[in-house]
Amino acid sequence: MPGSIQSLERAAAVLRLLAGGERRLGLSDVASSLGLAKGTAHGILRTLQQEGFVEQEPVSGKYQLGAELLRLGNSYLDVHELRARALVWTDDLARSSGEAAYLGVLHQHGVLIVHHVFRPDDGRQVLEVGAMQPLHSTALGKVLSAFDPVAHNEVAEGELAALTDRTVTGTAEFESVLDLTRSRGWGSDLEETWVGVASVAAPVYDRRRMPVGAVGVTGAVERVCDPDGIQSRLVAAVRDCARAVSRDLGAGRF
Amino acid sequence: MPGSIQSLERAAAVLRLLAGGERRLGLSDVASSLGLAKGTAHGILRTLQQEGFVEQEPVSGKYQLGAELLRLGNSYLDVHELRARALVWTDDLARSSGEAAYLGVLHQHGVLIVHHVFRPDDGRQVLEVGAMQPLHSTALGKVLSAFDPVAHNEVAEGELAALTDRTVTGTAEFESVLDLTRSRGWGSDLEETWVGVASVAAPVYDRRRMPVGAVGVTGAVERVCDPDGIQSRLVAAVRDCARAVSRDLGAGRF
DNA sequence: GATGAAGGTCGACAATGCCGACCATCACCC
DNA sequence: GGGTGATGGTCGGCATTGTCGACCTTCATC
Repeated sequence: MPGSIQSLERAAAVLRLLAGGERRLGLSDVASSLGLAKGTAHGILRTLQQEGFVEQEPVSGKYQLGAELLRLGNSYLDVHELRARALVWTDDLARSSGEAAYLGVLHQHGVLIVHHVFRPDDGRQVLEVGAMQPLHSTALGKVLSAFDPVAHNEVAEGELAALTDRTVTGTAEFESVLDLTRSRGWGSDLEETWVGVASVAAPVYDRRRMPVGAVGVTGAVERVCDPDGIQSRLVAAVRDCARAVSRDLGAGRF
Repeated sequence: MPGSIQSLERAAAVLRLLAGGERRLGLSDVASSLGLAKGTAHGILRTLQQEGFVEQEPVSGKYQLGAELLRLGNSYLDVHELRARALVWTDDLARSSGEAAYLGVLHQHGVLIVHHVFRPDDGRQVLEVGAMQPLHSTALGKVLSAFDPVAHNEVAEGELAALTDRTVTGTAEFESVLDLTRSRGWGSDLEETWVGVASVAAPVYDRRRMPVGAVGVTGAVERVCDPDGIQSRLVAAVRDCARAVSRDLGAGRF
């Protein structure tokens, strides 16, 4: 791909570095991590700071991400059509299922949560919008991997890290899980990502019948499962919700 | 300020344009809006797209903000110390007051909401983290304008737009409101931003006793007010919360 | 099939941003 | 106290880099 703007690529790398690594990094850390001259790194950081993408702690001189990113990320949500259509349906899903509802899309090598409805019985819950989940172990991720070829590529290239002792880590076994997901039309996660937590998800299609995301519910395994696995009432609720959102996006009836 | 990187400034302008204006913009729109040659705008957009900051609708070729911004914005929240300290206290504030609690910081010409706890009685509520509020009409904004000199500058330079017929729009009158805010140590908004909505807020200080943000509650005027104005139990709850967060940040006792 | 406006490409030119040597400041410690 | 080795930050010469505007292709309209 010709003609990428070098300074922009580097600035993006700086932002990712600040997002991923330690909370705060000094100029020299940034420069050496990215293999840049100090002067170069400083110019990039100064400009990013001026634009609000990066903030500098006055006392220590360390750099961290800036508030403008939060504002822009929020604007992204405003524009997101899938999310807009799903708002009301995921609300219903959380209410009828009694569990937390999630809407996720493929982003890079994982699932990006773009909407999250708290479990109706309140209690302290952390909002996970903007967070990433693995493709190979969560219900949302498996659904995307099964139905979206791009996601399938991503998961095939990465490795299947064992997050709990129930995580599927063998390539062949994982493919058969995807086959099952495709054939029954929904995916599940039985303590494969977090111990004690299970989830169900189903795909959402756009007007061209392409998979564009997944909706699902997540909750404590004691509530979500019965002896045979995921409770069928939850499976039905999730699939209904996915169908409703797809219809709203113009995918027509199934 | 010497040596800002031109291409980065332009890329930031592109992102802001996409965030602020219409939902989706074409290449020519972007180029003409920013006074750039089409080729230049295309190079910037291509790189931003590659990095995930911008997405292109395949069918129409229009550009919109990308998912990476959401992810980075979320990372910003993770790093944000003030927010981390305030999480538990704002939770308590929402529970004890029965209203939605907010934590805001100064960003550019407004208040950026960095945390939002839903009103305990559920019901459909939209999360406002990442949204901006005006400095001159909201309780959070008035508190920041009163206690933070930088915010005061910002509000003095902008104009005091009338958002409802109770908004204070005169400079002298607004200054006396700020004086009142400073002298009593908290700010209020009685239907000055949204009709039927009132709010209270108090300042949060860091370990050097500098104001770094504001916490407050917002709700329907019928619930929040009594005949004399804001209910004093809410004022006390908000101020307690602000003191607690400040103490957590190391500001010491008052 | 002409027309206009869309997104996108290309190559020449020089403005631009990069590099590395250099400064200023601070903390630590002999 | 003055080395010493960090740190963040500055500056100017050089050539890499990004910019510009003409040009191409596609699509919708007339």
